[in-house]
Amino acid sequence: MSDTETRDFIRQIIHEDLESGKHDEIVTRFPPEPNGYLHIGHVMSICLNFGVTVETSGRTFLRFDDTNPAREDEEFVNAIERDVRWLGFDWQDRLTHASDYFAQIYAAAESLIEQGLAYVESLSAEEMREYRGTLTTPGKNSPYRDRSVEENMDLFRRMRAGEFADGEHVLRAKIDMESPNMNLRDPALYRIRHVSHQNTGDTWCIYPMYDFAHTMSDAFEGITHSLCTLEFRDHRPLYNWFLEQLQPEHLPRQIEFSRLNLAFTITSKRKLKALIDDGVVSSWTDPRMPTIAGMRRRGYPPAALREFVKRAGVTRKDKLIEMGMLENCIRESLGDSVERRMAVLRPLKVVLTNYPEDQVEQMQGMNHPNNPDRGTRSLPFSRELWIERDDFMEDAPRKFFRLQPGGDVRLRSAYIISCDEVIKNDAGEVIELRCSYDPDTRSGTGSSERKVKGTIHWVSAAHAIDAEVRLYDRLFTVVNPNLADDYREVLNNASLETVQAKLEPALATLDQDTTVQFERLGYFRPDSEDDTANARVFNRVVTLRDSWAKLEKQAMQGM
RNA sequence: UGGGGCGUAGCCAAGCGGUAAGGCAUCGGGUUUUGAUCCCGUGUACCGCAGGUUCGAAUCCUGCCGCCCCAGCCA
Repeated sequence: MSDTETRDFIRQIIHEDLESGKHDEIVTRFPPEPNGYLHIGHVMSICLNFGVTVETSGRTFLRFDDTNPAREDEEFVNAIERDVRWLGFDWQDRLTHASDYFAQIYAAAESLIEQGLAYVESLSAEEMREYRGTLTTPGKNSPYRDRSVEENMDLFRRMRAGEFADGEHVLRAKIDMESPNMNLRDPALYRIRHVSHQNTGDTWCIYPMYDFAHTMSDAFEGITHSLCTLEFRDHRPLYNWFLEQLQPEHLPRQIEFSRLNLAFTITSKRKLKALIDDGVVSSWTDPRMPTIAGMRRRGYPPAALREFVKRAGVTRKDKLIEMGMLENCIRESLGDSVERRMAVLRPLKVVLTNYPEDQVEQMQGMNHPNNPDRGTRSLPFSRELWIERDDFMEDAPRKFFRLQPGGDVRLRSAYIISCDEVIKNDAGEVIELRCSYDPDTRSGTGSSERKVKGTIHWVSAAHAIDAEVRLYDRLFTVVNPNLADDYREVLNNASLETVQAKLEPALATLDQDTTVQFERLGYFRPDSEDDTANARVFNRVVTLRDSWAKLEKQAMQGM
């Protein structure tokens, strides 16, 4: 951390606790429920929880909050572990589950009953809701609230023994049905679920609720700072109530921070799942998904994600961060590190009429323009080439400095060419350009002082390899799709465009886990699921910044 | 209409009583065989509003306004 950086409020608290001697070591936890894939919002929590302990030589637990066997699955725990590791964090031997503590949590529940602080409720769920009152009217006590300790204990043990059906009874904390804080209106502690659990099998048929299980798990693990999102602020009095009543050896402190929302995306597991179920995206790992797995497949580097959440900061204010912020982090992290290649996404044929029919020259392309030490690669050059359709305009505006009839342009790492003739089909579409090249302008020879304003990329037609390239755009058309009543109404139907591209030959053997920049286009990476050696499939990670596109857009708006 | 949280430039965000850091975006300019990168420069932010305390307030007090969260036997 440099001098100019300041600590967020949570890190301030943590450092105060270390300096005051309140704690010798910081212990945190990342507690996902294994009922879906991790997304960009979780990246924030992961980086915070693991970040503060790498910074202070503390410890962080990866703890699965598996208290609801009805909706949790092994597929998700594997995905979560992979995602956290990929992001760059290590829990070492601290992989735990709330279910590891079921016996202790159960004992804590009996202790509450003994103290007269919990009772077995026999009202139905609907009745409980009626007794609970509303936001503005107090609730009223259940007729079962004053059962004796003995009766409660007996009933609870029989709940555990499996004598009752799902929903017949529930264990509740006895706090205050008139509390303005709904969480304190005798919250449920245990419910009956005759469902087998992925870790504990059929050992239990009663499962603890989140508030109880989470607080006790924090205490058992010796968590010093239990960091969670703002919607749990109202749960804190309950969290502290458990700690006060049960007096565990370690007393964790809950601190809340605001969630991170990304513009034009959703971060709700339920809605993300709907996208999959409705066939809008292919899976949790679809490169358009804001899931960690999706972003990994798309080609976002983990360091970029870490930098992104660092820039977003940790506060208590609602955030809706611009896509540009994330994209910029990705470009920054890829720009210096990744090699350049050439690829033509929407090919237009160019024939160099003054270039010998069967000649092939090997041009040398710099692997990185800002770093000559990274060497060069051979780029075969011949009479027929592919260039980008967008790099040619028949009626070009004055500021367009690519190719146009009668105009010239530099072919990157090769020659300057001039456009002599435009060939069209019967429909009037441009299908080929007849150009001539200037032999004195070969790249790197310095034999010509000739300068042109534009440089475009190209690929030799005879040497190009074919590939599928997938171009991604945002999934939604509105800045905050979370607000839409029905997400289907705000879907971007053009979030995926697939093109058949022409690639320079060196790309045929690119490692599947290597990202490259296609010059002038953006960063690309082989798709980890669909790419094969014989049929290459690339994903566009992110485009390059494009001030020409910006000018064009402004011109359009001015019209 | 109950309780809780939050309001500093387009988006984030420092600031913790002494007279508004920084990042991203924007807009200029320079370098450039990627309209990329890189390098310079660029913001009168009525610090949500209104009062008050103070020599002095974004920072303290009071009132108001706006946004978000809470009525699962979900987490």
